[in-house]
Amino acid sequence: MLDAAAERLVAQGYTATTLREIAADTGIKAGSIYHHFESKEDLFIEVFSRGIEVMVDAFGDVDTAMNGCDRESDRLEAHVRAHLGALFEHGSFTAAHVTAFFTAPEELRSAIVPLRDDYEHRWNALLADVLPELDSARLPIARLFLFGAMNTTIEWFDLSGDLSLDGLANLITVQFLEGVDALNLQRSTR
Amino acid sequence: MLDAAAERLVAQGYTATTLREIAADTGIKAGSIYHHFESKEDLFIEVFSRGIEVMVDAFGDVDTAMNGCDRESDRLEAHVRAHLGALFEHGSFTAAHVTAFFTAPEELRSAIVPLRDDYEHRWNALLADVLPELDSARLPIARLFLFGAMNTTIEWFDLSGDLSLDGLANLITVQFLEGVDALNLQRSTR
DNA sequence: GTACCTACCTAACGCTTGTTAGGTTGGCGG
DNA sequence: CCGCCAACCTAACAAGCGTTAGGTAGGTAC
Repeated sequence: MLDAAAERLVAQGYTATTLREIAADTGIKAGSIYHHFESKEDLFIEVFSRGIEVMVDAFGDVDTAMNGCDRESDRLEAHVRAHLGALFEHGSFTAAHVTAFFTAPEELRSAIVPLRDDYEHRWNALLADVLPELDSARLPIARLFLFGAMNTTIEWFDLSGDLSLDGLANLITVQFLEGVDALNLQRSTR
Repeated sequence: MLDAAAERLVAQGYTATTLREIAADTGIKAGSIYHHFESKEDLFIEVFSRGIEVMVDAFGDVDTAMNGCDRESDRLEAHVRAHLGALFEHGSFTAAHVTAFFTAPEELRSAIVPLRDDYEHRWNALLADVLPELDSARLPIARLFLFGAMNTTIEWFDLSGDLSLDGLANLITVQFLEGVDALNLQRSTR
């Protein structure tokens, strides 16, 4: 049922998604939703929370898996891959943050923002590690650029296309680190 | 009245924006809107069209102003500046494309998509000029990266902050061309 | 001065929304 | 076998939505 809610949320936005739709997708009636959630807002808080959870878990997994990694750029690429994985391979929970977060009412958003801040903070720490030579004042901006590149992929990337998620992660990482000219030099991405 | 509609659209999304709100902002009553537009959809088609218009005009102005420019990176930066200008300095029409386009009903979107495609095509042509050495298959992806960086700025950039639009355009351009390492080397951005 | 048009208002329509009160069902614990 | 509780349904509610029919005020044309 949360899955159905997340999918509708991504496709239609908060206001346009009705409880009757979600109920129909789940195979129950609208009123029954209130046995599990206090309100529409409450339901979608859970959806957005799960979206963060997926991201944070993926981030943490890479952190431990890449513990003894010496090439910093590989570590970064693995995290980019994890973020893209959260976006495309774990339902629509994370995707909802990109497409529908700002369609949700203000009260809901302010309940989720702390969770988002926490995730962004992990990325700041990672980038400070990977890019020690970068002026720390520029670090949040660098992160925002990287987030922009990663998150807008949901508007155009096709999982069943020629480019794999691994390839996409590699492209984004190298473009981020070395600029657009380096795109040509990268290993064949498939 | 189109201004009010665009502003609400950016802040609340399509469905959550009501004709009664727009009417109140404009100083008239909801029913009177139908003297100027055939429907809610019709009104917002005009809003989105104007958003493209602003972008295309800004793009064209730079194209003519930068006619005899020899440094290709300066030409690119000027276009980035123009796009950011459309986003931040000409009302909410262009911003609506970033935050609210996917909250609009499918029929409306398909009426606007051709205009969007036209604008994207201009950017492809520009990038092919600026980056002749780039594999042409990678060109649309490079454009999407650049668009991602430019468009997500509406989620965090503050016109009244320390960073100017000129400075932001410079940061985005150099980061796009040379990678994140080059951010440090850029001229002081104020 | 009459006709007309633009720009608005009023009042309602049919419909959908989130939400709720009260009732039904089936399975599990004792 | 009885009681209980979670999981669901039914049916309605008030509020809000886009939309429309019909009316009104003021300016312009002739």
